[in-house]
Amino acid sequence: MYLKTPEGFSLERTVHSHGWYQLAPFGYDAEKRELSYVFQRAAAHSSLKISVAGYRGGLRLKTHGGVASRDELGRFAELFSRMLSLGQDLRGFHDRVRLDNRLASIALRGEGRMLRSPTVFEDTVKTICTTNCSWALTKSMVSRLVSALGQEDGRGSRAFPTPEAMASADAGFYRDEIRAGYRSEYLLEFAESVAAGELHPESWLDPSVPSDTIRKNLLSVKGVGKYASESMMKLLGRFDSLALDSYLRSEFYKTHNKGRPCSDERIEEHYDRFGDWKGLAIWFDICGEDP
DNA sequence: TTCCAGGGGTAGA
DNA sequence: TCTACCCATGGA
Repeated sequence: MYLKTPEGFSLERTVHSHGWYQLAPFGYDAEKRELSYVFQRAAAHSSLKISVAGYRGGLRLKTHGGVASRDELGRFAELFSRMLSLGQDLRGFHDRVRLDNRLASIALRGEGRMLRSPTVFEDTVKTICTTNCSWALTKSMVSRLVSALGQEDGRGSRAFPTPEAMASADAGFYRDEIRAGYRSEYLLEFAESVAAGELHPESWLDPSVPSDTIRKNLLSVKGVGKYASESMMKLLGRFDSLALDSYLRSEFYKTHNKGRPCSDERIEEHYDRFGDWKGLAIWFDICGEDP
């Protein structure tokens, strides 16, 4: 199965757009430049690892340890298209950065696509797991979540757990097994409301829904505050906020302020000129230099 | 031991 | 709206 990519697309740069590729069930082989992901299959109790790598100007999908019908492969290709933001129209972003001395190369290279999970549910869970802890702890929480509740593929790899699987556990499980600390009840509550059909995260991808409505929905999730909601907005293709966290702040200090701390207002001012694309500009300005 | 990580909820002003 | 305080975890 072959996946066509837009002009200037780079799998490597998209994979390294942020840290998501380090979180299970993603995998990245830097030597082969191959991104893999373990998908939950439509059939119950089944999962399958699929990888993508560059091939003749596009991407080629490969199955690992299983067989998929052409229809199912087509579905995985659609999901990869979403995960690699292939459908994102970046013309407005490139127009903005083209005139900027420091960022003009982003437009030349066609950069600006962020790696996402196949579901908004998964991105939200992972984002909650990034709050107020080290990146190492985020990785281990997500890894334990996948190991404990994800569907195994028959070769030891596991998919990301479904909302139903996550809702079937209790808060004690999240505390004792996942080691999610005070986030335990937030994770359970979110999974329960999605599994019960009270919350529809996938609808947040709908471009016709106003940003304010989506932001309000995100902030209604316990465990999602200013940073997490803004970060999620980026993963939903809306880049009009910076989603400042300790990582972006420290990178900004190093890159633009001689290593000295400054106020968030100063950082906001710096990226104001990128308008509705500022959230993307900051990522590719201070994090996207050397994949 | 304290501090801090890719913060957020809550109460009180 | 702003502030103080609390929240689990794990590495430095």
